[in-house]
Amino acid sequence: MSELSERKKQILAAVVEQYVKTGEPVGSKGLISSTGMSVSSATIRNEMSDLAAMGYLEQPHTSAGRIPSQKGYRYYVDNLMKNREIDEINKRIIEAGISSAVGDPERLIARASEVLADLTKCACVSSTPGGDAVIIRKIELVPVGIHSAMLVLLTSNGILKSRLCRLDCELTVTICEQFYNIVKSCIIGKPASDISVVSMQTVAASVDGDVFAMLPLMAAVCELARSVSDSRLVLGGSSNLFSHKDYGTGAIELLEFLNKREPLSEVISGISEPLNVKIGRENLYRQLENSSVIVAKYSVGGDDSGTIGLIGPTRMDYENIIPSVKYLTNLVGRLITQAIEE
Amino acid sequence: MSELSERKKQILAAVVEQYVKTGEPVGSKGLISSTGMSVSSATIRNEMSDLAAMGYLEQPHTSAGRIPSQKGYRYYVDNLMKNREIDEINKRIIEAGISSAVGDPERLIARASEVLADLTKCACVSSTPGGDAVIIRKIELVPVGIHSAMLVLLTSNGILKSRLCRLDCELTVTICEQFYNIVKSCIIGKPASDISVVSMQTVAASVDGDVFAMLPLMAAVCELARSVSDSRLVLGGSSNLFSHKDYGTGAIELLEFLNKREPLSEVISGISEPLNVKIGRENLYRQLENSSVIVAKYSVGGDDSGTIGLIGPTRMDYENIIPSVKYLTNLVGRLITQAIEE
DNA sequence: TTTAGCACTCTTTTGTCCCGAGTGCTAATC
DNA sequence: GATTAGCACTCGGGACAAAAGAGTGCTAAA
Repeated sequence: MSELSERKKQILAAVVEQYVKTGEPVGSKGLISSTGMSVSSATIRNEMSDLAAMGYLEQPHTSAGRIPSQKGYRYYVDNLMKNREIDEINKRIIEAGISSAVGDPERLIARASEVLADLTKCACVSSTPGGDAVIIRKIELVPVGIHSAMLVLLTSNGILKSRLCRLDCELTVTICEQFYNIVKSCIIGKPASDISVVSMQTVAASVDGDVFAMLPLMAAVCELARSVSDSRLVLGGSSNLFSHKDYGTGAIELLEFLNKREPLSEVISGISEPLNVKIGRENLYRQLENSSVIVAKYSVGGDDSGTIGLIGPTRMDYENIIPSVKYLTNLVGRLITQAIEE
Repeated sequence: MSELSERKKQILAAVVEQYVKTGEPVGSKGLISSTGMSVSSATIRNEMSDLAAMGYLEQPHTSAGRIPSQKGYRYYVDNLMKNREIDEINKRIIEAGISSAVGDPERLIARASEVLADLTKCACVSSTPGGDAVIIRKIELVPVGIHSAMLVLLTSNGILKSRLCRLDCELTVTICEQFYNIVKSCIIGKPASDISVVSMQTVAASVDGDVFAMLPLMAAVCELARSVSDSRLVLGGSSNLFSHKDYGTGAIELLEFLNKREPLSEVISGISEPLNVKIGRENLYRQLENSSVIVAKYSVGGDDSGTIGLIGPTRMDYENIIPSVKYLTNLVGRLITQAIEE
């Protein structure tokens, strides 16, 4: 695979780096002045011409400089990138950014997404920990008035959801007890995705008690359970996309794409390596043809649990961004592991 | 003030409405064909010329049609708009959109903002109920493991905040009791904005008990209290701004402005009427010179409590948007009042 | 194998011209 | 006195051409 001569590699790397920095196609002369190579522009031209023929570079038009092709980016990411450690400054920024949310997994992921998006000027899509098999761990009902109560639901992965609930009739001690009975026997320990209004009703029907009174509570529990599964995806910094001139008006289309949940979850799931880079048309979706997606997994207590994904223009600063993503996912995994252990 | 002849009013209204609809400057002929007025284009030209001289219309350049000036929009909004009732369809959309969040004030505001933003294609900024005098009503501490607990905080305005909290040492019954004692004597009934780490520490110091063990809990309570005051602003649908060609690339700048919290809260606060329309440079901020801001207050239990604000291009469909905002604020006020009454 | 030199290509910019839309004015009409 | 028809005028935008600039590809020499 490594059929490229040393000098070709050096040139390819230089083209990628300069193009990433300036956004302008890079020409033979410009390349010399930026790298300080001691050959003439004609030599560079020959080499670049070779690289173009091999498919690593391409030309917007005859009389322009060269820009990396997708294959070129790919080769760069796989073989040429140096500096695989995170920058000390970025490290600090990340740590400071998430410090306020360390104890709470859901908020941690939200903060992490924002910080990473800010840092990289990309959009960040993350999934909260737990996969599809999130289990309901605890439910609390706290009366706060004659007709209303707060409901709190905690899952095995440390996600906490709460809401107020208003009853049509008075909230008596009896009703509370009945509620807890039902919860204990039919909800605790079940996967969140299994809780539906229908399943609840059949449960309620089979139990003695004031089914009618409890209906709003049951509905609220379902809604909380649903929000656990639904809100697994967190999208941060999507407005950053507008700051890249690469997208032009395409940014709007991309934003619309990101606001659809289903394809997005496909984008950041289903990777096998701990960190995966998909460049341009390597992505399954046409809407991402000018974007690169960097996805990394974090693990909680040793098991893969969720992912953090970055979406930005193909022309992104892989060299700095990849280590940041790597660092953040490790950190997040560690912190969540810590937060949910007993 | 009403120095305009009937025909001038009719023309001004027609210009505003047609320009709002098409985005193109409207000329004398086009105006005739769209209104069906039975005068010649020359007459219209004379009238439009007058209106321009009076400052109600302006010309992008000599040989273009007329567009409303800010003064023209103002006159239109104050005097010419008909149809001050909400459209039945919009009513349905709003009701359906917020139905899932009716019982929970915070989520209700969030949904309301999104629905309104969607409906109007504007950005929506709302404040959660309660003003600055939100009082802590209830705090619950529920152990979920040896070292961790969930903390739930409820305020007088029905805002519920919860998070996980991890302790450095074991969470004993004694610690729970001490915690509740402190909470009961020093936190419940206090304004959320008064709770700070410092005040907590002085409290803790004056109380017998394991101050060190309780520190994480206290910090978490502070953080929750702070998040009650901090997250009072909800911003929805900001990406809608990109769909208006009026803004062009200015949309990016506007978006950046909206992402700053402080000026934004000034924009939607400090109005005296129940519904206020600020057009273009009537706004205090330069960044809003091409935007109009519609702000309406909702009241909970008879008191002004929060506001819902819409931000969109000056060329917006005031005639439909204003009634929608009015309707939504009333509805939200009613629903929150209902949700937090005992 | 590298390099200097030069013709060539293609984009971008600038300038010019022309067309169309719409106005403003004047004189005629109701 | 208000309205209208007619017409000259203005200005922006598109089409087209020429010039400038950047960079290549090729050839021939080192």
